[in-house]
Amino acid sequence: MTPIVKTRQPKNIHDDEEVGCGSCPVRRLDLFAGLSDHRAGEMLRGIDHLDYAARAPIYPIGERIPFVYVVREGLIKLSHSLPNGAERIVRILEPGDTAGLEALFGDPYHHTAVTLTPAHLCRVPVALLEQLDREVPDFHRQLLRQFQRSLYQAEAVLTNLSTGTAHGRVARLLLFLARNHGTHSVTLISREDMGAILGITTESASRIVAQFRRNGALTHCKGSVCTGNLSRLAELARDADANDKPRRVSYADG
Amino acid sequence: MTPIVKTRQPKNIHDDEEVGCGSCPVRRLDLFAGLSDHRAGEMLRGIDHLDYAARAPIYPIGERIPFVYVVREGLIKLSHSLPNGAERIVRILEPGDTAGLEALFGDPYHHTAVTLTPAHLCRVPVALLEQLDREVPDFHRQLLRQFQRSLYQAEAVLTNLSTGTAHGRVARLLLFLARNHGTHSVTLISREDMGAILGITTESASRIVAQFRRNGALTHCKGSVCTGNLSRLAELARDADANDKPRRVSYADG
DNA sequence: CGTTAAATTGAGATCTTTCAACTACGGTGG
DNA sequence: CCACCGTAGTTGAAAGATCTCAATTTAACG
Repeated sequence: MTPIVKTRQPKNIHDDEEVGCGSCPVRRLDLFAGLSDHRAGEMLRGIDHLDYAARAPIYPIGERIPFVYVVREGLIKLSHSLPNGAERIVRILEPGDTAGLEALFGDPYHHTAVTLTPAHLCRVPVALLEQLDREVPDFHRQLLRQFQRSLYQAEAVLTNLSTGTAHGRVARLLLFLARNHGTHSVTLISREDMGAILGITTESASRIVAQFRRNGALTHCKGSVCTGNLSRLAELARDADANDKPRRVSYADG
Repeated sequence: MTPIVKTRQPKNIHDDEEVGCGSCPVRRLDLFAGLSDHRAGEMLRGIDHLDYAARAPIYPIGERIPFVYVVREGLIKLSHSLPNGAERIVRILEPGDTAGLEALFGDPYHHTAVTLTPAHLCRVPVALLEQLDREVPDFHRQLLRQFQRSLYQAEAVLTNLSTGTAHGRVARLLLFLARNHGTHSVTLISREDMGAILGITTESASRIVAQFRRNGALTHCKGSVCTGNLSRLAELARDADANDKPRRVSYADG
């Protein structure tokens, strides 16, 4: 894939090469839709383009800076920390999603944002968004859409990833990761992150992934990349039962 | 409290008495903030005021009608139904919240909305909101706020009500119900609804409520209204352990 | 005062966590 | 190039939590 600069501190590639938002794959889908190319070019100068390694912090909860982030590449986790010190991931952002929209209201960030994979983000000043809001007729509809999108994602975490048995949750997470990938190949995230998303322990996540590997739901694992048997995973996602236990032959229904 | 008309079908009290939004307690907080009283009065004619009994349906998932609902009184549940037929509540709306904002985009409703308690709602035509959007300068900021509010609530369900032990979840739900009530008194919802919010079974919800009653976290229950020992509940919400088990005296730390 | 739905309770089955030990991997320094 | 180290991942076994299924009990309502 795209070569990613592996730094803990995000690298601002703005000056490096011309990676303006004109070429931004998410542009037409997102906040900057409806802007003429020229005017866009002008305004987009205020935007920083940042490259992050996997597991790199983007912002901590409580920070109050006037920036909204747009995900261009990679996966981002937004999490709360629980009173007992554990972490609970409340959303996973994909390309096209936005993080830190609360900055629009001058609120401090309500989550801690950290990359799950190497990622590329655009950091957009709130002032710029306000300007767009004034100049682009339909702009605030875009913002509403972004909020709605966030809302659906949060609800999806609840219904898909925090409901049902641990097996089912893991299967649904893997399907999400596969969908995100676009193919049968599934890029696994750390067991710890899985646990934090699914509301289960790291050990349980590990056990279940191992089990899926043994029973063929995941195959050909090289590093953190596996081939997913999507139909099998879908079945597990529904059922979360009929798994690899050597099914005892029942005399009753045989 | 306010006398509530107990009907399955919502009662439109628009013609009954003059319950215009001028007297609406949520008005200044919500969608209609910033509107002059006069202009408001004009526009608000399109709004229907509906009274619902407890457990009354407001709209089903998938329905596509151009209305947004504003909660004036009572609690509303927004739920998805799971593949196995079970219900998962994804949000609980309080007075001041809005339901069905997706109608703004012409989308079908993404949840099934049902009252948890007797409730009073305003049903606002989308066309009216669009008009407000054009006429009231700061209106779309109100809309953004509503979305953000929804987002926080969804995340709160995740971190407060779908995380930790079943005891902790129930305790946090009771605190929410108490907070909503404004006093020490807690109006319980059905065990089934508790289960659907907390991601536990009805039986578990019942057992835990009964246990809380026995150990004094809830007292003086009359019907579904109890007095909550808020500090005890808060402790249970944190801990979800040190409960009514006759605590064995430990020689070690005695 | 029946009738029905909701709430409660019990007991065993099942799932998940806990705690601890162990393995695999990637990088680092010699 | 290899030994060493630390982190992440894996696994086992027992404890604990929750669910399931079934039986009661209670409450609500006509």
